[in-house]
Amino acid sequence: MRPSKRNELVEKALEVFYQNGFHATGMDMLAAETGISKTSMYKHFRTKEDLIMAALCLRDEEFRTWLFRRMAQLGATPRAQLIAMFDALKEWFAQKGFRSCMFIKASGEYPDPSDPIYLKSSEHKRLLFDYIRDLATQAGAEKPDILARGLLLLKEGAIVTAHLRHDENPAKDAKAAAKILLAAALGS
Amino acid sequence: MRPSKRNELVEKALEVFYQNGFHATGMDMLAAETGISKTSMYKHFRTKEDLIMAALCLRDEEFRTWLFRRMAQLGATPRAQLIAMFDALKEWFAQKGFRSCMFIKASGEYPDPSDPIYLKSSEHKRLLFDYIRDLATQAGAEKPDILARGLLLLKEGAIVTAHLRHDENPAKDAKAAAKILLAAALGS
DNA sequence: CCATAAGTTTACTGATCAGTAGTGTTTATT
DNA sequence: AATAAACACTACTGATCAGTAAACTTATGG
Repeated sequence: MRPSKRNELVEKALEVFYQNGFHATGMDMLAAETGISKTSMYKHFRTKEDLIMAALCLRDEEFRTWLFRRMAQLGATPRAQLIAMFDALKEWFAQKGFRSCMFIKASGEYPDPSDPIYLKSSEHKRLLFDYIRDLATQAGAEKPDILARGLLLLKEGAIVTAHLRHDENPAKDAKAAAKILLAAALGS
Repeated sequence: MRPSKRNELVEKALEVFYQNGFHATGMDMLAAETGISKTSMYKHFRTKEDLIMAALCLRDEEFRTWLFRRMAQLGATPRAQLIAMFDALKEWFAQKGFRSCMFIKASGEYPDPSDPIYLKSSEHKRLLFDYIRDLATQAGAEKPDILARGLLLLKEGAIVTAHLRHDENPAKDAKAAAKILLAAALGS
């Protein structure tokens, strides 16, 4: 499979898994959606799980790249970037295909803690934490871990709530709460 | 089906759906787990979706009853009860069968906003909000809606994070952040 | 004790699941 | 133009999916 074809498959798989769920999406449906034959798919991904893992890896890269870049664009200082995370989230929630976090959903469908899919989801959240904690340190927090964990609780809560109410307002609420946490940690 | 048998089925379905996921759990597996024949199951639930809905309704009742009672036991004043929500969550996260929130998972597997399963999940969150907002009002908050939404963001974030890291510490982090939000809304 | 309802067993439907075999067709490289 | 890899097509496997039919057994209430 030419790299382009392979990428096309992974990108489409990512989209369909995200919109439809993992168990609910069959390989036949993916073959129909992409126009790529089942045989070709199985040439490059030994199992459905392998394809799911490839999609999750792509998503992990894409999402972190997008979020961190957007935070840097919207905020000049580390502190401003931490707040800008919630402006970026608001943009995400307002996108018409928004359906919560891919990794929250993946760990919901594959809840066994030894499952590679669960582990990848867990890793994604850890990578986000590492970055936010570094920003909290740069912002001068005395306890950057505590601050980062508090902000990320607001982030995860906003994602789940935006999905279940299908509006983007939770980002606004989370931003307001984040400002209070930041003021408490860094002084106003 | 005698009510006891019917309840037995719904309770077992609730447990297995929660642990295993919805699409991943077949009706045959439920029949095997409960010892109740498939025919009998379909006598009382026309479809799998009907059974899922019954399980979700039971969960909604049980969870809200448990949470609100535990908050009342652990907190004397409305303000103390709001903080006690996170102590109750910590107990929940530490239970060995804990696997995130049933309704977050349900809405992940049935993301269509017109699906009854999605709607029930949405309703559950709304009922929680109503109760927390009332407590915030009783606690004397100027903007009880804002306070309630902030606290619930922390709650949802803690649930998701506790699941993806499989430990109960997020409850502690959420409680610390909640105290800050409460102090900002009500004065320390 | 009898009638009725509740529940069981077995076997089935047609659809879909993940994954594979074998054969043909396109495409890029040389 | 020749060759080889990448790809598609059709058809298949055995398992499992949701849901049903028909006959049998058990328990309950009058």
